[in-house]
Amino acid sequence: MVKTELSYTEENYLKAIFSLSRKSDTAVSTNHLAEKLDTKPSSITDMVKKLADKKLVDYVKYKGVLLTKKGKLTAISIIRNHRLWEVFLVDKLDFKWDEVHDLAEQLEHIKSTQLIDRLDAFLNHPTHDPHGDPIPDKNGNIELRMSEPLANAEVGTNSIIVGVHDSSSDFLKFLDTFKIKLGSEIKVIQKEKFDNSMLIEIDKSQFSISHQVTKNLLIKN
Amino acid sequence: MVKTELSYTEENYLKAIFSLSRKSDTAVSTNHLAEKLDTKPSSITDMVKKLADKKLVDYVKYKGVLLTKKGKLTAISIIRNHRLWEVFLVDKLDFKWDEVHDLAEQLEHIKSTQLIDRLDAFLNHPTHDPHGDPIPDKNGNIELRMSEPLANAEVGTNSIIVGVHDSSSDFLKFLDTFKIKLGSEIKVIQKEKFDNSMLIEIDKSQFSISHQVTKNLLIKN
DNA sequence: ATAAAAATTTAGATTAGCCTAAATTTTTTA
DNA sequence: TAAAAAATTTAGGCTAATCTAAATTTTTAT
Repeated sequence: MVKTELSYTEENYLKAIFSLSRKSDTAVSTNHLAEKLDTKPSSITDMVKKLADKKLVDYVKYKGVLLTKKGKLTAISIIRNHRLWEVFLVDKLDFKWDEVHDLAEQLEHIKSTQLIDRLDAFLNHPTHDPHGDPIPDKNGNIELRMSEPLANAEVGTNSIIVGVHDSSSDFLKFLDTFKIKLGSEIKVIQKEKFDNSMLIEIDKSQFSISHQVTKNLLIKN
Repeated sequence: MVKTELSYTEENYLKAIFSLSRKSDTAVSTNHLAEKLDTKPSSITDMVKKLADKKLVDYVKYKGVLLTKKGKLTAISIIRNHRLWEVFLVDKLDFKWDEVHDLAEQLEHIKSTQLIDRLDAFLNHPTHDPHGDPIPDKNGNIELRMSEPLANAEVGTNSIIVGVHDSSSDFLKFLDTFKIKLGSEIKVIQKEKFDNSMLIEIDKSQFSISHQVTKNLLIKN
């Protein structure tokens, strides 16, 4: 096994392919990747060929790309780095949950398994990052979440907020202003047919949230 | 003032120029830089021109290069990052002092003054890194060390070890095996004329160390 | 003070990652 | 199912950072 040092760019491609194939569970298209990575489709084609040479992806011309076992393990390891650094930033350096993504995006590429293992221990082996996303273990095992969007919940159900689908700073700040946090108990009081908004109750106070919001809040019963 | 995002490479050039000009206090030569950065002189010429365009260095063809005020502040800020990360790695993640250099070399390039300020606070505003090197403050002020090489000490003097000149892993491991640490009290018992070795006493035990070692141990009285 | 040696710069390539424009393949639609 | 539209790839270029080889300048040594 050749220990191939990957560039930041290559690592970001693997992460993007991982996240897109996770969602659709089929080969990832060039255009889709281009959009995700904010580059042109032709650039994707170039890089994907390179990753295929390195046995990190399986690529069939015009058909799309999928991670190999090796590529998947690499992607998961970067995600592990990212999420552990996010925990560090929030728990130890007092960053807010909407401030850590871009920093973790840089830190995730620091190369040293020893560093990550020690960071993991220092943080007491956290299982989830500040947004509720599961942290893969060092062997690449990752919890498959049993959560679902709040949008799916029936009227009258009580659930716990366990994650967010959208980790954008704007969305997280919105949740902050309504005191919506991971772990909060949330009850569906009413669902509006015409715009799919919901009347919900958190901490004894009721208010209405849009479909855009309910789609991006993840709950567990 | 244009906020110029520098590449890792550019940052490393600035650090190298800073460290070489600190030692000699004159313009840094192309060959000298090439050796330090392990590249060819022609590459140095190219990059130095680029840094000059960005007003980070003053460069006169065939005469060498010096940092401008702006370049010096940038270099010092990277050194601050480096040394704070080293403290983190040793104090919080239990790395040994000979293991942290390469990791800090990666971490120092993470871009965020907020991150560094918070790391600084988390570490309780340390003044020196694990090798005894002073940590610049956020304004770029850096302690000028009053230390000198042990090699200069007279027979009979008692001093405290406050730093190392050479932070290579091999040298630091050597010091570990002889239980030589920062803060240790060291007494010069004897100096050998023919090879400049010294007989010294630390913690009541006496042994001899070579000139190579005494040159690289920094002391204060 | 000039010739030889050393240091430095210039010229011309190379690689990674990206781009635009044109060509090709696949998918959609009528 | 064939023409139009969409997706994808190819071809050819660009920039950053490096290299080698050749040219130039500075320094050293006689």
